[in-house]
Amino acid sequence: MGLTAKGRATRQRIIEGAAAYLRSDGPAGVTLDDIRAITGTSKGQIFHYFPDGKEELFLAVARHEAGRVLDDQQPHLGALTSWAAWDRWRDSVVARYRTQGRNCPLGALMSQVGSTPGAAEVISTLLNRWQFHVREGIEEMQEAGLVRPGVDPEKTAAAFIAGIQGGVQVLRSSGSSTHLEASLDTLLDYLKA
Amino acid sequence: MGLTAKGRATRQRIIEGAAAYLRSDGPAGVTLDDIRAITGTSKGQIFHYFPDGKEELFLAVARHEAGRVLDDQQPHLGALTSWAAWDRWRDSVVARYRTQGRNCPLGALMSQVGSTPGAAEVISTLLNRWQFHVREGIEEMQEAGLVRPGVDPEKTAAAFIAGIQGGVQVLRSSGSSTHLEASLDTLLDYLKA
DNA sequence: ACCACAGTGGACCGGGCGGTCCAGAAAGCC
DNA sequence: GGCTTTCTGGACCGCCCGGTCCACTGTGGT
Repeated sequence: MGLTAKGRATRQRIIEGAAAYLRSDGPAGVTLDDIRAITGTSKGQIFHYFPDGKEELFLAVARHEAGRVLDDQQPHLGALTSWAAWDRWRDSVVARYRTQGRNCPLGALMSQVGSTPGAAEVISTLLNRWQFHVREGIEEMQEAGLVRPGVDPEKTAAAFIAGIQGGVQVLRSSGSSTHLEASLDTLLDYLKA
Repeated sequence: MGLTAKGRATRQRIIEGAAAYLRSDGPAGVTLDDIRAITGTSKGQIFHYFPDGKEELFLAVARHEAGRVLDDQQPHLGALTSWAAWDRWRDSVVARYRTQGRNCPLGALMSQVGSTPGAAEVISTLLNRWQFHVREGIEEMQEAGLVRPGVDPEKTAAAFIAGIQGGVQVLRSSGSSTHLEASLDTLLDYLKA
């Protein structure tokens, strides 16, 4: 029922090993056997720690990766209180996805786990949090009088999220970050206008 | 070597049957057997018309679907010469993807065929054509003096493409079209400013 | 009428992979 | 030190699914 310290360590090793594997290359299909080999574990252990098998494991990895997405944008994302901060944030997003290149851990995960309710929940939680920070940033800029009042913070934040998502998607299939940058720059222009 | 009329008809039936199936529901995995059953054909025929098997067939279906994407936005997309036309275009995009809902034929296809060069080419061709039309529209509006000269047509068109892609992706996983609409509306605001 | 080749059906194969099972090795607990 | 519970290893199973093969049936050309 409960997990010992050793058990927790192993469980964590599996998750992080799988995450690292996903980040390294983008093999269309990741199998439990791959993960087993990479983490130096056995089938028995995988099903011991993730009784519901593949889906449960992948969801755990997805949650782990979802955390990284926002962490990688900190501290900029949490304090969008000046144009300089916005620019730094923009750069960190572009840099992050440019180094990630064609390998999108979350995307790979999602395309395998399919559209289960659990997967949708992980994605929507991430996107909500992300959008929340952007919206906060816009509101603060408005309060400081740096963004004209006509801008709808919620809607514009949603546009940012969509633009980033789409930009990353194009980056994944074409290898070029132009769309991601164009999207961010255009929306920043819109805010600054 | 050559195909008779009957042969061409069967080949087409396979492609269109598969496309219709993809459009109807979004079964994470589409198998050759599914397609065989739905199109009322046999394994022999599938491999007769698509010797390279699954990948060749899926790519053919993807090309077929990619054509539809732009067709569905016509005639609006081809003549973005007034604000009314832009608004109609916006509405047609939103309507199209709202009815499509969570089932993205192209997305499903791509997640299965993986990141082969062929798949990348289909996507980038589609996106290029799409972006071309948007850019043309912006340029025409600029020439007519309806959009301020400061706007970079290429970059803004790229932002539109990214925004739409991202909006559709959010729609696919959340079922809501708010992000797609927010993205289009914000960018339209940007143009009109 | 014949023949070559396109079209069709479906049995069959083999590998991959998620999942099961159980036996044995640690590790807590009294 | 014994007992229970957790942890670990890996053999094994069974299905799914892409792909092969071959025999049969049109069909069109001369």
